[in-house]
Amino acid sequence: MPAKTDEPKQQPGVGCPVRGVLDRIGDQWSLLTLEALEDEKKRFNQLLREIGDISKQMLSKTLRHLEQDGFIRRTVYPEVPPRVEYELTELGRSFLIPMKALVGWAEQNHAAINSARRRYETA
Amino acid sequence: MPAKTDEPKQQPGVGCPVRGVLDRIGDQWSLLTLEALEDEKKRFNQLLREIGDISKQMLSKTLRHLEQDGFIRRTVYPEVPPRVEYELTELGRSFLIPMKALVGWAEQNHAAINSARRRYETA
DNA sequence: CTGGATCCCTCGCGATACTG
DNA sequence: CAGTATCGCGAGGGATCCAG
Repeated sequence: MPAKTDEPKQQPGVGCPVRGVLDRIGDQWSLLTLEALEDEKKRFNQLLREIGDISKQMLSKTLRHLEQDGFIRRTVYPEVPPRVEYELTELGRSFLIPMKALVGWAEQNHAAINSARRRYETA
Repeated sequence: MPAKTDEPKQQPGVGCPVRGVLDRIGDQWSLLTLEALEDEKKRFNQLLREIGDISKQMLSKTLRHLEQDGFIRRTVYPEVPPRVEYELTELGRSFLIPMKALVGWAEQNHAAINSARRRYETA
């Protein structure tokens, strides 16, 4: 290992690139936003209403992150009043596959988890 | 029924129970901790060293959460000096399956994501 | 060695007002 | 309609000390 590839802390294998991705999907809103876009392209205020408990600022930020990472595409129609639509890209759509697996697991096992939580509280 | 049914936030289906699960695994450390325990049971300070950039307090809290949710089992050996070992439960192990799928996706696509990020920065 | 308790500071995020 | 700018609070989490 001749020249120092400046690698401050990562472990080999999964350490490095995965963190960046999981940190992103781990935030409160990205998953919900992606799910909201699964079926059809939608507009800003439409997403705002459908997700419900998200603020404008967070939706805006989340959408920009997702766009930046290539999960969604943002299309501005030069009309008045302005219209902007968001839709999944192929990358975003492909991401939904493993994500659905995780959601499915959560749906199947949340009962066991809640039960475990109960037991813990009681003790 | 035109009157508004007060629907605060949940959607049917995935809305409710999944959030609780994903919020947990979404935090910075749970996934790393579970991965660290994948191969073998480990002790507290051992985890501390292997994960590296985690503080005692966060590791402690994460472990307690994971134990509370039934992902890991905590075993105290009544010795002196004290020894405590953590290991995955069956639930925890089953969780690793969909999670690995996600990690695999991340490994395959992080290049595309980084590329998309670059393009965005440049613009 | 395994953690709990405390201090303290950062900054994530909601609410609001404003712009194009 | 589709956002950005500003303010302000409160939780998250690191560092440190303490206990069993």
